[in-house]
Amino acid sequence: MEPAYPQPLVMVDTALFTIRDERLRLILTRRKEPPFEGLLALPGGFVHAQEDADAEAAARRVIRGKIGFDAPYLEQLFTFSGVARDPRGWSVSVVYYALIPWSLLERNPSAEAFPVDGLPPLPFDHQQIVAKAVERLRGKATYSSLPAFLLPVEFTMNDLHRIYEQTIGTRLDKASFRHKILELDIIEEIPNRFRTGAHRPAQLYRLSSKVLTPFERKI
Amino acid sequence: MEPAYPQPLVMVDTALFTIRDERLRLILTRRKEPPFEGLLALPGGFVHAQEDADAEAAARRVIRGKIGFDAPYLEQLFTFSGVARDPRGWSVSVVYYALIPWSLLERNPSAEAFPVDGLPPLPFDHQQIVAKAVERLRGKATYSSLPAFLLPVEFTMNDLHRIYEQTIGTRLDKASFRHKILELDIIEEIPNRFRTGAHRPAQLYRLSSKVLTPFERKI
DNA sequence: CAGACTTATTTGTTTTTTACAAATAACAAA
DNA sequence: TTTGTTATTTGTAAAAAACAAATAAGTCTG
Repeated sequence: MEPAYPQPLVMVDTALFTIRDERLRLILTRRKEPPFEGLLALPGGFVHAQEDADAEAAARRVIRGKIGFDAPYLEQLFTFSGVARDPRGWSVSVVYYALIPWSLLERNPSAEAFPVDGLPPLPFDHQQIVAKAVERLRGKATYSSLPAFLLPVEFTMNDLHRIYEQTIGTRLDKASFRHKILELDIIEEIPNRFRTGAHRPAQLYRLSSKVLTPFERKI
Repeated sequence: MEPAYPQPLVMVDTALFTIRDERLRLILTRRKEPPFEGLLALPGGFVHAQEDADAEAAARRVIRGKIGFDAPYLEQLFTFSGVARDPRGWSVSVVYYALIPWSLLERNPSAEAFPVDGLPPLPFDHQQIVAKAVERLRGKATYSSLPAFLLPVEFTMNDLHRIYEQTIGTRLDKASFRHKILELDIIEEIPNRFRTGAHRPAQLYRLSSKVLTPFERKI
């Protein structure tokens, strides 16, 4: 009882988030092949039965090819499908989004990061994909440890506070934020480690060892 | 630059939730064809380029075929893929979940609803799909109007309260629940309509006219 | 028809959380 | 030593939630 119907092209696309200069950004890549050769677009590729166990493995392969390593946080976003989204015809794209600290990217010249609120025009339905990815990230940021995955392993309370404000897009009370985040036990002090500057040194923190995967509770 | 690779089978599966006898249930269908002919499974089918604009349209088609009308609430859940999930080979399944009041189903003899915590063994990776669907539903129930879509258009505050408790799985304070739900403005009184019984009549409510799509704020 | 009974709805109080405002701490540079 | 600047803590007010119980509105029973 095999279907006699033609099957669509199956691909993956990725929305790779990072934060640089206090702004939430996406990594775009310049397309080397038609269609839309030369344009900036989300990194993506076909799912290959030989190389990939599944769509997530394909996404990881695409990301490794782009930035050279695995993303600290990766999650399936949504699957886009239809005949109109790709000029080559009927297609299905399983889209993943990932969070990557800028510190891991800055020495990679192929990783160009564009502010999410000032992206160039994007081909295919990538505009729509980006909108959905940003919406998901903002939504989850409110009640999880997700934003912490945009930071390097060591960070101060203020770093974390700013990252949350940027991804959520609203102001958060300093004292309350501190309270809640510590209560949730998602981060821990690094003993005797401080960031020094021209001012009072700031305690350095890291993600709590139990929290490898994001914590879903209200921030 | 067409890919020379074989493309997988692309299908949709659906997790159709309802509540009957105070229990959260899923609609299963008996498979009429191999593989797993005769077994109970999630309703599903292939995505057909000719009939469906996209995967969501295919899901709606499957649901209409199963229950005879569109589901009041439909959302994409997740896409499952791989070579092992279907004995026919490499496949991709875009899974949707839907919420349907039992009152719309009870006269449909083909709609058999099984409690989610007492399902028969399911073929393919449907066990895994169900787990993810339940998780999503429970997660969203906490901070949205989702559970209201499991009720008929007219319901009492107690109906709603019970539905929330059942989908979330925890006890909720009656007074607080009432407060919050009314504050959120997702439901409205139906003037002069009450459910009468052997006791004090209960005010009837309906989803607020603005809320056609679920409201995402903390309950 | 007067309770008794049962469910609906409201009220009050306590506890917890959050917001807002300000004080204190720790350092570097002047 | 004083000033500047950021980090961290503290205190108080306001809001939300949990808990407990009273009141309301009907039906049913004797």
